[in-house]
Amino acid sequence: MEAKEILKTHVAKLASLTDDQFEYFFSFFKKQHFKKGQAIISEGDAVDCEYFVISGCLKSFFINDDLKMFILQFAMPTWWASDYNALYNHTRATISVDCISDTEVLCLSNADREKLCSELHQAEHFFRWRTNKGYVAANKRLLSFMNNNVKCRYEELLKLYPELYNIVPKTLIAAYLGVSRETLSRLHQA
Amino acid sequence: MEAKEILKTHVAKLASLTDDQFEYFFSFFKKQHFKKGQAIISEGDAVDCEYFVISGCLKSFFINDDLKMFILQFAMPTWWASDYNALYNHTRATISVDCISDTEVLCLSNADREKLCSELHQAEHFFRWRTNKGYVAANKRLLSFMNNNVKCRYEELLKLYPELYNIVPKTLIAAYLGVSRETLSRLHQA
DNA sequence: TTCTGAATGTGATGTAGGTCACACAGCTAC
DNA sequence: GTAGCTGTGTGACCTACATCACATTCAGAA
Repeated sequence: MEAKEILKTHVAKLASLTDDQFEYFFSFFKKQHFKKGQAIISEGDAVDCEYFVISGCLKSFFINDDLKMFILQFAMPTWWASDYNALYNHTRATISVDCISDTEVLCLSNADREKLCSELHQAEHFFRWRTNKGYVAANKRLLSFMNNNVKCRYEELLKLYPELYNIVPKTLIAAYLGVSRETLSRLHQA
Repeated sequence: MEAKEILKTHVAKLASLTDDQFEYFFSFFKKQHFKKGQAIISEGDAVDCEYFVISGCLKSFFINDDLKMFILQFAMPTWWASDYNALYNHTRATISVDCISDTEVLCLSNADREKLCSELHQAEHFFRWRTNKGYVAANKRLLSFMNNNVKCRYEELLKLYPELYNIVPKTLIAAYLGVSRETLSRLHQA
């Protein structure tokens, strides 16, 4: 499926745009290709865009003072990624985004999103519900962190996104779960 | 300050409503009073409303199979609370909400919020940005969980919301930080 | 007053997961 | 080929936090 069709199907799930409106909506997105390992947003960057994944896989992550990496999100096709804190507050990136595999994205700038939202009521509706869903998901993950041990969280992740098991190195899955790769590896034993 | 004024000031930070529009906006909210300890949403309830706190303090929390409580959020004046998963997806509550102190809220139903959002573009704008900010905050808390030990998270919490230290029992602060009350208590020693 | 029950502190001990160290397999580059 | 790099497993040991038990303080009710 073509990028435009993928976005259209995705948007239609949350908002009602006429074909003309969607053409206008789509006109603000820029297609970009990145190679495996390539950085899209690096710590310290000015952040101007968010990215809608068409194919491939991104990760958004944080690296602490001890150089330990924590993954906030894997972004598969039809997912969005950016450093939203930096994007919304016009600050420098503290979250980085890079490519786990060769990836094709549609890029939307902050200014263009706001323009779209102010001109098209249904665009504002779409982005409200996109974030509503993200908010609920983030809170679910928070609860899972507080309530469940690593094994539960790992099984939960694999149940939600079985495709990750094959695409993503275990080291990165450990960084998403917030444990060491050694501990994740030892889960097989039990 | 009166409830209407508090909401007006709060909304004005994110959206531009004329006085007439705000009157209309406000007309959908119902004022409610609750006593300390009173439940607003209990596990298993149908969830129809979200609550804007005027005075007092709420907590939203989850209780697991071992009867351990985890606090998702303290809601102080000008904060919103509900079980958003249940509210948005029309499912039964898994998150409960109750009163830490006597509390006055403005209650908005799901249907009324959607009506407002579809009729008033600026209302949709307001709710989009409210959730955007919540989303960013939830992700910050997630990172803090992965990256920081209990002491850091406790200090972070007190720096952000110093008023909690006096209002809220330590047991509840421990439930927010995701540690036992004993461990929290022992932080004084170090 | 005395009793009761929250809220908090603190000692002893258990455990999940972290850290360090090393091994080995599979790739790619030359 | 072999050198080097990434990904993964696993043993030995360490640490942060949990759990259980008990003590203390304070507020409100009888």
